[in-house]
Amino acid sequence: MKTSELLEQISNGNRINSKEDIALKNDFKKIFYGNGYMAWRKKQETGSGGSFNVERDLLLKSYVQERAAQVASEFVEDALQDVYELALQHLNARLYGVVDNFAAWKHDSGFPLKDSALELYNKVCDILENGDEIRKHRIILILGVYAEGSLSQARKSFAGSGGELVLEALLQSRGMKKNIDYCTQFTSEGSDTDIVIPKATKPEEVKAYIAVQISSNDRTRLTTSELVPGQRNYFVSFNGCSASSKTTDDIGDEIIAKYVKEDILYVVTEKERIRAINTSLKRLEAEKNKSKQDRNKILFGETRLKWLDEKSITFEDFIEQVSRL
DNA sequence: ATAGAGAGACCTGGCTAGTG
DNA sequence: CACTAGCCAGGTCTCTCTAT
Repeated sequence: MKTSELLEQISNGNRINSKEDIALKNDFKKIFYGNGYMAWRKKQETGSGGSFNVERDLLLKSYVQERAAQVASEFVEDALQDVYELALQHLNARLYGVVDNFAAWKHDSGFPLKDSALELYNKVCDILENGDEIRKHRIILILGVYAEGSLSQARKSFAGSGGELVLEALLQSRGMKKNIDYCTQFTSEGSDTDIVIPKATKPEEVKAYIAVQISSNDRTRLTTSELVPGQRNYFVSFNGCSASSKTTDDIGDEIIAKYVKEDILYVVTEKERIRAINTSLKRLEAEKNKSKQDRNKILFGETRLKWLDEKSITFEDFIEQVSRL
C-alpha cells in the first residue's frame, strides 16, 4: 500500500502493520528532516527579527561587556539560562507553528519532495484542509511527533554549543582574548579539545586542556578523549544549573574513580559544589550506618568525597587559575 | 561564490535492571 | 513502591573538502 493510503487509514482510525509503519515513517522522515520541512521553517526565522545565532552573539556580548564584576558561578548560570531560553523560544516557534505553516511549504521555490513522500505530504495537506475534526486531530498528532523529533535534537545541539560559548564569554569578560589567551577546537590526538590555554598550534604550547559539558552523567567518560593524561586538565560542567538536566550525583562512581586517577579537575558552580559535597557526605554516612555495609560503596563514596574536596573547583577558582597560566 | 557531501561532536530524555 | 546506576538512538549543527 502507498504511504499516502496508509495515512488515510490512520486518519480514519484504522491500524496498519509494522512493515507499513516503517515505510510510512521513512516518508515522514523525508518530509520533516534533512532538507525537509523543519529546515525550511528554520530558514524563515532568519528573515524578520534576525537569526538565532545573531541574537545569541548579541546576548553573550552583553554579558562580556556588562558583567565583568559578577561572581563567576552566577555569571555562567545566568548566561546559560538566557542562552537556553533564547534557543527554546526559536525552537518552540517551530513546533507550535507546524499546523499553520505546513501547507504553505509547497510554495517554496526549493520545495524538495517527490514521489511517494510528495504524495504523502499532499495527503496530509488534504486532510488538514478538508478532513473532519477527528481525522485532522489524528494527523496533527503525527505532525507533532516528527516536529518534536527534530526539535529534541536541535535542543541538544544548541545546548552543546551554548555551553562552550558561555564559558568563552566568561573568559572574555575577565579580559582574556580569543586566539591569544585561549583558543577553541584544538586538534591533537583523540578528539578536538573544546578550549585550550593559551592559543596553541602544537601540544607543547598548551598549558591547560578544557572540556565542556552542560549536563554530565555517564557521557562524562567522553570528555577523557578530549583531555590529555599528564597535562593540566579541566572538566567544566554546568551540572546543577537550571538549564542542565543532571547533577554531580549522576556521574557514576567508576567514572569518578577514573577522574581521580587521571587528576582531572572538575569545574562547577559554587552552589552545586556545596550541594554535591553534602549529598555525598550524607550518602556515605547512610552506608556506614547500615548493619550490612557494602565495602565497595564505602570506598567509592570516600573517593567521591575526596574528589569533590580536592579536585572540584568553582568557576571563580577556575578563572583565577587559568588567567594566571 | 556556492552548493553538496561527509564527518564528528553535541546531549536529551526515557528506558531497564537492580536494590532496599 | 521508590530510588539509583547504567545505557544509548539519532537529528542538528558546524566545519572541511570537493566540484562546479
